[in-house]
Amino acid sequence: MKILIIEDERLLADSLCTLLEGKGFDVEAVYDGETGREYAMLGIYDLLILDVMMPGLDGYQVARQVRTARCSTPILMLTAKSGVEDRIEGLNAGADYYLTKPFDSRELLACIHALLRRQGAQVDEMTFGNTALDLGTSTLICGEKSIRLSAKEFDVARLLFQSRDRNLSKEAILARVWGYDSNAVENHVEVYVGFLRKKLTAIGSDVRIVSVRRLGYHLEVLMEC
Amino acid sequence: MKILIIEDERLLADSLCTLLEGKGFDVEAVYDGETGREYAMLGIYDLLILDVMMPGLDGYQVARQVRTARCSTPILMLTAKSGVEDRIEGLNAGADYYLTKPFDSRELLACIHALLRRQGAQVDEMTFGNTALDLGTSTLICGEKSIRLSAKEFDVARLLFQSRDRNLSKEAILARVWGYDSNAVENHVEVYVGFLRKKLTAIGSDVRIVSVRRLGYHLEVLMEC
DNA sequence: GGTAAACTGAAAGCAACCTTAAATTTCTGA
DNA sequence: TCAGAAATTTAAGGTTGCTTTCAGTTTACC
Repeated sequence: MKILIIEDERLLADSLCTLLEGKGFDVEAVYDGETGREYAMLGIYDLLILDVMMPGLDGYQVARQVRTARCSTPILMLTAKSGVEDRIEGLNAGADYYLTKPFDSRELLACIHALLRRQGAQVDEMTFGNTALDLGTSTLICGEKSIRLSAKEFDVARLLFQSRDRNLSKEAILARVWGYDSNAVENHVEVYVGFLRKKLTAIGSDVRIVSVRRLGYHLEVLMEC
Repeated sequence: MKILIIEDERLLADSLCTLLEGKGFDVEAVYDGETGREYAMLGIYDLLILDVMMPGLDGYQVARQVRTARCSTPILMLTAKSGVEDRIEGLNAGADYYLTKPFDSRELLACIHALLRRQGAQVDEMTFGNTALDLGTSTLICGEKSIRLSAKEFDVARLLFQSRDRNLSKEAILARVWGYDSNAVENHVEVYVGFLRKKLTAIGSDVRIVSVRRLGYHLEVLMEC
């Protein structure tokens, strides 16, 4: 998670860096609006923390220019200006959140998490080995390659990716995918596991669906020999 | 744009309704947390405005339960509680913005626009592949060519352009375009997807509406062979 | 080596989806 | 207000490809 801080007060910028780096973020700081705008437009950041009052290009202008350039990185605007007018101007300039100084560091972190959460809500996926199951597009993804799953294939895959390396019985899969009272038989599961295995190898995944006699299936990462 | 207000003070709820309806939003209000949670989970709203202090289920609990149910509708939390702790709790419960009463109506509108903007519901246009959906004129644009959409066609198109390559179930389209309590059937969606496909090819778009059996529809850019 | 479990491929069945066209409702301009 | 156009709904029939079935083969374990 890369965060860019645009803040001319070095002391505050530095303490923010320390705080966020301590929380595991990858942080960069710049100390004026011009530079901030240039960095922000690289589009490589997951979040911008932007001060309003800066010499030269101020925060509102930076936000407006970043948005005009169709860069949609979330912006957390941070400022001593606490007037309603200022907050409105900030939000309308393209900011996603307006936080007034002085602020509580826990509140800042909660804001950051809220913004990143929304950012990440776009793609919901489960990963195992080098492979991801995308819940939004119902596809298996491995590096460049990806392959779409049918509805039933997806249901089975989701159960397996949930259980990961823990065993999942055929009865459990039957009950949850076909329904407890359906007249589906265990061979259905076998056929669908076959489908999934084919698709996993097709995209070059290192994930294997291992069957354990009488106990069911679980995922494993293929070891190189 | 459908907004759900969850607020037990009827006076405030009603004045919010009036304000937002005046701005062209489609607003519904409910007056307790239980009902609010149920309505919110329908997943048919573009935004929730949620009061914290309510008898029974409070705003924090509603937010938490809605998020637990994997419902990602943006939440604007609105409350008289102004303490830092409260703001942190609200954000961590799943809110996207925390606004303290009393608030300026222009600030509220700025927040709403900021949240909807991030949601992907741009005010001007939404693009996918070589094609744009103009929200002002409700037309599909591809290079020189453009074609006008009817009201329902536009509603369906907007949902698809919002979801982009993520699956959108027919159920969800039905609920959000025809209303969850209408007696519309899935064939309506099929017919309208047919209309949109015809119009997309008519303007030479490289965007395809792909159907995934049992899971719904999503957009894809046609690959050259 | 025998047995039970698991796997595979091919073909049939069927639900989901698409298309079309006509009927109905809503909108629009004179 | 009314006629005509546009939009929406309804319904039937065609098509697709997911799902199921099943028989034959392979694998694992005793």
